[in-house]
Amino acid sequence: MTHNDAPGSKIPMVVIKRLPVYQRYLSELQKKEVERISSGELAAKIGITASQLRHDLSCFGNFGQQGYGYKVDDLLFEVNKILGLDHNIYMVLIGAGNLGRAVLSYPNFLSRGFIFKAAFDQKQPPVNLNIEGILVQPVRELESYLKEQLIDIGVITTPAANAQEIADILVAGGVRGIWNFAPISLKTPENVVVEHVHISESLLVLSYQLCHKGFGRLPVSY
Amino acid sequence: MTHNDAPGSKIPMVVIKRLPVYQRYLSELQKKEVERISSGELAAKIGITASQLRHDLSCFGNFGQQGYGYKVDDLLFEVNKILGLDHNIYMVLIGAGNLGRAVLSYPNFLSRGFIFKAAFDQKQPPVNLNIEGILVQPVRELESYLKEQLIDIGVITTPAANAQEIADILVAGGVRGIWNFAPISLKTPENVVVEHVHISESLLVLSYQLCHKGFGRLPVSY
DNA sequence: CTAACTTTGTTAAAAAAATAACAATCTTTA
DNA sequence: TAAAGATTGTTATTTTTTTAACAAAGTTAG
Repeated sequence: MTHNDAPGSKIPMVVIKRLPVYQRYLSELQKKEVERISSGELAAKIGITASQLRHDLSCFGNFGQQGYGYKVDDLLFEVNKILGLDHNIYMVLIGAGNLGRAVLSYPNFLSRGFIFKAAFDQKQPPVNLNIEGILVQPVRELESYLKEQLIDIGVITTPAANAQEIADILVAGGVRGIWNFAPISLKTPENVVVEHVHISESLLVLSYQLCHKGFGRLPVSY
Repeated sequence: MTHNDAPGSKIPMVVIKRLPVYQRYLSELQKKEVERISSGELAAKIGITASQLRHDLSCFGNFGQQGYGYKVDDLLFEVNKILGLDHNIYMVLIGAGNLGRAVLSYPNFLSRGFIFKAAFDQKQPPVNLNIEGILVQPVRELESYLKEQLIDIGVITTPAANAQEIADILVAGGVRGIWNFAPISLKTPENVVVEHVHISESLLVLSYQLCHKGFGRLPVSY
């Protein structure tokens, strides 16, 4: 047992970014009621090497059994715990346009412990406008709302022009993380974690690949 | 001049994934009418090393001038060309729900040459339903539409249950790339490029970081 | 025009990540 | 219960990626 959970120890970001992938495949297996899986089988499904999978997991602990593999339920439980999905995470969303509604109605949030407590929009929303069971309130209520409720993550789906202002309110209101869909870099204190979703980046990568096909093999090494 | 544009040469995927970032910052500079920039300045803005920026660019050519730096216009032009943004890319979207509408109305697509030619939805759309100037047609028209129009990329924003069926129609209709937002792995021939957008992955990374804050420093190395 | 700067592209070195190898040990089968 | 087989966790090796260093070449200022 040499896994890295000591204070100050560093887990590489490349490893952390693969955890959600493991979580997804394990959830699928659990849904199919598969009981056990070996690193070789799971890695093949994901499209990586068994070595990498075992190496990644060993950053966090020893979850397998020699000669047997991993119990799907147990490994998923552990991965969920690592990702912080073993307890509820409360969120608010600001910007109830198309994108905001899409995020609010994204499936599999609830089942993973992400709970939208409220949604806000700039325009005075129609009285009792409900999206996916969430009441949409005018954004001027956000500040006072955050004083009363403990919210972990603020989700910004407003136009870029309003995003910084919203971020400031969220930070002042005590959120610890911001999931930002607005195409603008937010300025926040160091203790607030921001994840910026750049949807179009993958479209440009797709464009690149289309553009550079046909030279024998793809000029891409993964 | 030793850059890599020979047939069969391989550009690392990590490099390709940074190109959209360069594109974005360069676009911003151009909008601000900045004429020239050095690798040091640009790298600082982006948050990488100058060395890495120059190294990445050198995969594709020599775009700078010693003692001067890069002309913003020229470098953006070159990066756009590398990404295939120097000509129009025609797209159709299937699934005109909240997510589909959000994608259709995403800003900066047109300016980069991405053009939605049509949108389709499972349900019989209201007569002449227009979203962002795009007529939404019933999805049974998709197959015949693709026979008449040359479409590069199909964008799937349907529920997971319909995604594979749509992908099959797109492939049969001759699209070369699929931008898939449905949470399901698509089976496609090798010559069709698929980019799968896993929106929630970055939320899980955010959750991880929130969960592991406070041990002195973040247990994350970037 | 010259000399002092600046900045690139490239090569070399260092660091990080992925893969391979294998002892340890658990499972399965007979 | 014992032997054969399977699979992990870990260490070693290889590969990839990042960073550093620097000669070459252009710029700027006087």
